Amino acid sequence: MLEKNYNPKEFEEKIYEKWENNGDFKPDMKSDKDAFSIVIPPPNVTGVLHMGHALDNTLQDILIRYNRMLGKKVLWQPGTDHAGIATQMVVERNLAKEGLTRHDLGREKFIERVWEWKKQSGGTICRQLRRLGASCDWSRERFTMDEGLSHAVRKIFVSLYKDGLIYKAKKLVNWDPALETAVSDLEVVQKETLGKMYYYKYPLKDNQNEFIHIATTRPETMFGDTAVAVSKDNKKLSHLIGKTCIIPIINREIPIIADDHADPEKGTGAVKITPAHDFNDFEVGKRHNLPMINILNPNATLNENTPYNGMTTQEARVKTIDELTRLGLMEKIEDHPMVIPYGDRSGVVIEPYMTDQWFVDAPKLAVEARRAVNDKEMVFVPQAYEKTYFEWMNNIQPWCISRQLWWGHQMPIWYGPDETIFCEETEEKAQEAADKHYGKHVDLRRETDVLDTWFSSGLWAFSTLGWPENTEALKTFYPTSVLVTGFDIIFFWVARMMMMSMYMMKRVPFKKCYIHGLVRDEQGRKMSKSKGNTVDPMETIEKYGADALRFFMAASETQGRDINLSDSRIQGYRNFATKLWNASRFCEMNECYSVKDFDISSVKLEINKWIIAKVNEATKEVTDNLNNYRFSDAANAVYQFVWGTFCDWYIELIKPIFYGDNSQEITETRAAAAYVLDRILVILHPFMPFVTTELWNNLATRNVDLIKAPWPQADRVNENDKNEIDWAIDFIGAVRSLRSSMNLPAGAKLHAFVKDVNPESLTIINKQNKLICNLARLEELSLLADKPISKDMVQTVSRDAVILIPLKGIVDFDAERSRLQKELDTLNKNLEGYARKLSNESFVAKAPAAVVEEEKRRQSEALENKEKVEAALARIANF
RNA sequence: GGGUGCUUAGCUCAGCUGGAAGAGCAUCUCGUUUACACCGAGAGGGUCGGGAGUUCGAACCUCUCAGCGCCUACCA
Repeated sequence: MLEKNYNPKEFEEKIYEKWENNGDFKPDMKSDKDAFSIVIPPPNVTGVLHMGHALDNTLQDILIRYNRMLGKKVLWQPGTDHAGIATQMVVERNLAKEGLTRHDLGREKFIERVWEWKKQSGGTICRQLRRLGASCDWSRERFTMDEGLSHAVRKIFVSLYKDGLIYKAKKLVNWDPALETAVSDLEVVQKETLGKMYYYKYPLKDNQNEFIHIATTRPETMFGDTAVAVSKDNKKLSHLIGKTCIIPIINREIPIIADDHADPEKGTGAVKITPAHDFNDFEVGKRHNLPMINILNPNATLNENTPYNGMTTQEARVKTIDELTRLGLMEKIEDHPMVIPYGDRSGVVIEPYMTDQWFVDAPKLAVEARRAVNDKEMVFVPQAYEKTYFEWMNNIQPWCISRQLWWGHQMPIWYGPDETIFCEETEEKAQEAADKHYGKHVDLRRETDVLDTWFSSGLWAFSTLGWPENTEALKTFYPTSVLVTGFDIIFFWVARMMMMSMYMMKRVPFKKCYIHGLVRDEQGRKMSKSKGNTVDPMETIEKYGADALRFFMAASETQGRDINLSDSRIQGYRNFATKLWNASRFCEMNECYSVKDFDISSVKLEINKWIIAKVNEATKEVTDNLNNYRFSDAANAVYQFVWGTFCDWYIELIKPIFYGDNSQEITETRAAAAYVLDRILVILHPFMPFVTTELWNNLATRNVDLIKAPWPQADRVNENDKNEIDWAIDFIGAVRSLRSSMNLPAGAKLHAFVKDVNPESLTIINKQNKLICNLARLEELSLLADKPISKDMVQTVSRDAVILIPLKGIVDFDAERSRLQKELDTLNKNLEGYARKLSNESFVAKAPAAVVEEEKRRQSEALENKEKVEAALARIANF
């Protein structure tokens, strides 16, 4: 027996455990159908589940469960990302509590600590995903630092290096002075800030009373200046080109050069060139072969190349300005809105910094990645995102992959005594190559840098399946079917996966890429810890159950748009689960158990034919929408059917049958109701796996677990099966509406008459008399024949029937007149429209025949209605 | 600067290839009917941001104006 109340906490976790212990998430390799696979966007091992994960993984789980029920070989490959910077920061913070830094431990011991941390606290997010109901094959769980995945990283690195697609270069890179590592362009966030523009002047060497005027936002970088640039088109200043000026304070001479980078319109028209600390200046420096002077230490304090060795840039700035003022060279300081780069992890100001770094030749790898999308080997859903993808791929820059961290994949690079590079998968092979190269044994030094986390994430689609081994999993599941992820990660991840996969596998990593939006708060603001507007999905699950949260995500997911979290909606979907629960209890109480080989063509009762037709319509709708990744349409189709059709109408309509004594009718209706409930549980399962399973386990008689129940083909049904009951429903609605507008008490049993009704409809009235009376709360429903209307009757019109109800007491005929008049007005307005259209020759000539026919049908229907309403009005004209 | 998206009922949003404006929540009225008050019945509420065009027909296509947002580059 089902519990009286729907209480998800009672069963959700138990059901999940059972699935997992049964191995229900493992692919059915014996299936003769296609493979379907998804690799999870690996959450950071340090992560906890947020609403974005809840959305992303709900969508994946819906696709996975749907395809599993389709009978395919289905794999949802789970795992986590080692998240270099994030994880290192967590462990360093823990060390700090013990008063230690990573340097106190040394690299090896520190990495041990990270692994220890991972073992103890790294599983949180995977546990949370289970709570959400994610049916990943956890027996295949991977971690980007696993031995297998590390092997893949080394292999592809060596291959790229040997193909000349990875190279080392001394370049200006984004440097994070807090973490003391290079970061990629994508890891830098630009923030609007109100800064200052400083105007001052450099004396000329030849005549120290003559000056060149400079404007800069960063005066302290002047110690790294190696030129001042002026545009040769700058009439006011071009005479200075070729002369030499002097950097004050340090009195170093630098040339004044001609370069178009100096825009005569901006600033003073003359630009100080600091090639080692500014990306534009770096380019100018390269063009003019200027020296590059590094003035910063790795922690962004000024170094010995400046007079302010050891000061922070801020301190040095103040000092520089003071000194310039003292020398009488400072001219003015103005407020200046500007954009300053910050590290997205550390939150500190990023410095352009000259270092040796490793780069992937992304522009070359992008060629194939671009082509694959162009040729539709990989398709974005919604397709518009391919524009974003192309935009990025067309402007792609070399990818800086080296990080000066300890936690990550150490690069497979060894240096010989003369700095010759040996790139091999293992130290042994490197040693071998080196010994051969030098003709004797030499000691090698390994590169200490580790790889950008996204390097290993880029291999995720095939490395998790066992590559470089040619495993069964790789053969079966690669390329994967679809990747589901947020638009914010297209560049970070999708693009890198495409590049890496096309390079190594010569095939796309996934055939489709479904992109969804962000989950925002109720007001549509981005959720963030600092704003304090985050909602913990685990709390929501605790409160309403995982199914309610999942259904919310699915029902809210319309392509290409962000989702605003809404507690009232989630609550509404909890109510939906309750509704289903109670409907199931109704079925259970009335012994609706599914009948083996239930033959829908043998069904006799109209009401059962009707619900069978409707549930098959719903099945088709859900199926079509899932096939097209239209999650909200799919979810809403089940919702509407379950609540609006099955509960609100069918259950109410069959109650008289169950409370009656026609055993044949009862038997058929029990079987039909069970058939429909069975179908509901199946098509709802991908969205609400827990409650459907709990109900299935209690009610279903089919000898199959719901998680593997075959997805139904929509059964063929006769369109006419719906007509009779649809007519009755409209009729009931009209009576109810009349009662309500006349303020008739619900308890009052009434006698209703019909008049002017078509013969077919009269048949329905006779056949479904009990059913209509029951739901319309009528004592009796009969034909008025040709008797005249009496003064105590109210009237209304439903389709072709005029409904009349005699009332005890006085009818407010003025109210009735105005109600009928309003109806007549609407009809007249519609009729005008139909007439206008149908008398329009071009409409009749050019519109499709079906559209014209439909318009005619509506017209005649409205005409018929109009006559009835007019007749009704005429009857009460003198009352 | 370049790219891209949005503007539909009080609120949050659907509306897929152009063919009579929808949902949920909120509001109002009625109802403790034997699955369910986490409920039922009924009702009100929109000239689909403004303007122009294409079309027999536009919330949907084109142009334009206004407002909001996101991504991206640059700003000495």
